[in-house]
Amino acid sequence: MGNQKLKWTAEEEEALLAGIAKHGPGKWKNILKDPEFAPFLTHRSNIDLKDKWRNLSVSTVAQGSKEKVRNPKIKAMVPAPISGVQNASSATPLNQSATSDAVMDDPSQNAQDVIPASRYDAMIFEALSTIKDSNGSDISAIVSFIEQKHEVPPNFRRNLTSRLRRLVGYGKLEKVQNCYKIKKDTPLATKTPAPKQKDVWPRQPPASGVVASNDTVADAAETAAYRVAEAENKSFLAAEAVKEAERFSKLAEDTDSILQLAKEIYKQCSRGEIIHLA
DNA sequence: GTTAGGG
DNA sequence: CCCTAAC
Repeated sequence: MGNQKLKWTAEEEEALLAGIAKHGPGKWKNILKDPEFAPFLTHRSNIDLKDKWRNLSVSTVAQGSKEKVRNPKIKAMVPAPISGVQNASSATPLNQSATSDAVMDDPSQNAQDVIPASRYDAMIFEALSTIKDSNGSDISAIVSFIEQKHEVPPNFRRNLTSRLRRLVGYGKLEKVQNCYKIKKDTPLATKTPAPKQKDVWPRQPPASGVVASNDTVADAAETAAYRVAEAENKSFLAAEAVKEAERFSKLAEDTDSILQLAKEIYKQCSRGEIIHLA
């Protein structure tokens, strides 16, 4: 019969971490009931959340014997789950490397990336939840918050910018003026999140290989991702979109997040799974 | 009805 | 992931 071994996707993992950051560990039912994370965890039970959290915790700190080639940046970053629920103000440090996710990956190239895939989203939500500003927080505030908490890559600000744009596009975040805030009203109609509105792709031609600006590049790659979402099961379209995104990425400097996103999508498509970008 | 732990 | 005991 159908295998129930559903692999945890990056979105689910991110939702779980964000949920723990908001409600605290052990409040699985609350996380599951929260409209903010519910659309991501529709196929997961509170038991599943607990199990996943346990697995993450163990895989993060274990490795006492084999010591595989991991990131040199692991260090000792409070890998153990915190017992006792801290207030949101205390901001429980959740440092789980999402490395356990990507394993098979694409056979094309790179097997050493394994960068903090989408752990940024959890940080963003954590920051916004903690700051709790009426008008939201601007980029600098968010960067500062995360900066003093985790180590930040040099391109982190640009990375964060695209990520914020993406989250806004999906309706998870709301942008007012230059500030971002969590949108408590989740646009989940019934069972289909489908936050993608009209979706207008400018269809930017590669032309002579010169792009207008970095922002345009990011946007183009972003629209490529949307195309993939639209195509859903069609892997060939996904591959096309990935290739296009890759082309653009090479020209831009903030390659990181877009590439990661595209690869994630490609991975899911290759397995013939439905992708819900939400 | 939920959560934590063992299988 | 499923089952079971404890809360």
